[in-house]
Amino acid sequence: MTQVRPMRADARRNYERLLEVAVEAFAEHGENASLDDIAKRAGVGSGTLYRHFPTRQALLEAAFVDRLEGLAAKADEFAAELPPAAALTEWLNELCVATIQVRGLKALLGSAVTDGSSATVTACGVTVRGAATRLVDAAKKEGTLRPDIEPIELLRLAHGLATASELADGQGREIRRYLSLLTEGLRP
Amino acid sequence: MTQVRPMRADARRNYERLLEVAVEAFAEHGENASLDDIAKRAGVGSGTLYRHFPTRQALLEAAFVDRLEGLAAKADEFAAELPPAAALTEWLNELCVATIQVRGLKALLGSAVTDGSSATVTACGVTVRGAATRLVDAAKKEGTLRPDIEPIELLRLAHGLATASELADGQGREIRRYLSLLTEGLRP
DNA sequence: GCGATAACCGGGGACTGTCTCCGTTTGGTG
DNA sequence: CACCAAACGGAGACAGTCCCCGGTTATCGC
Repeated sequence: MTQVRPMRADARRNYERLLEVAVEAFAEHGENASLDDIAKRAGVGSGTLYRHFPTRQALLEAAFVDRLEGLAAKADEFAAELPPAAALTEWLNELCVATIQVRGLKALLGSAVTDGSSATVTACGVTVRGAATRLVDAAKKEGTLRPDIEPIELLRLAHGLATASELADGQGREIRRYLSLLTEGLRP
Repeated sequence: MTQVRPMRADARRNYERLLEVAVEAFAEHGENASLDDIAKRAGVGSGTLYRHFPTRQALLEAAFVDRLEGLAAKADEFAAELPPAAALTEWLNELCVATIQVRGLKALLGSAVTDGSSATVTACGVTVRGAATRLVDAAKKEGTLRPDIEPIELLRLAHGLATASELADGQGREIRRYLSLLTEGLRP
């Protein structure tokens, strides 16, 4: 899937410069940062940006792969040092916090778990789903998670909880509370 | 709070025409329907639209008051004919369904339950919070709802669940399932 | 080294949308 | 029926997205 011929040196330079700038810009202005502005800040024409990243989605994805892989790694850390149920909720908490606090990430994670009907399973979707699946399977095996729950459902619910928490204070202080409501239910 | 002097006839005509068109437009294109286009379709200049409705939010709100009041009325119907816990979940279901299926409504409901720190409690926010409060109080009194849960929290969570369900299939078929996960918890 | 050429660059421009400003029109009142 | 405040409307400034294409340049075979 890599280039048959390696990227030309200038192309690679621009590609990387764009990515750097994009990370900054998304952090600064959220998912809707102006693309033309990113191009300008990177010192390239907008044509160059759109050639490397045909859609905002593509750029967003490229800009956040590192962070998503970090998140996936964290899943395995938690799995190693905590009992399965705790590892799962701890990771979901981490995921929700990142969703809210890392500007621009929410849109990406959202589209990573939308129905999409097979086709466009984005790269980051694979990463995050993989991590979720490992934790979910462990918790089910332990018997502390309903067996009818799919990893992807949990990711969607986490996205929903992050949204709810964002409505509350915009900072995610309510995440732990909402997460515990989900795990324990609303009954007294 | 009504006009000291009643609206001029042409102003009222335009106001109502704009509202009609806005309802259609939001239904058709979602919350981001073009405002200038709404003005054009209503046969008025964009200046007129922006004078009557200074922000998209204002227009959205005016266009959906009816539906929101319908939703609030439904809360009282459910309260009258079902036990409190059932009435609450049934209404939350209704709310989530509307959130997803009525295009444009989601944005409005979202901002109706955001923190906002007192100040801008929109009219529709009051309506929907009132309905929720009545149902929540009844369920708490009955002892089938954790007493530490605020109505507004439940509205936010419902918004989150709607978001999650939207990610799943875009149609809200998962709402009941997600709602039951919330009420019962994730444990087997 | 050195040309040929495919790959790449960049910015101008078409398009869509938002929102304001101000000259013009109009409804209602005395 | 004349006046004037209220309301109109649309041109235009601005911002964003995305494409296109003439010009440039890195790389490969020699």
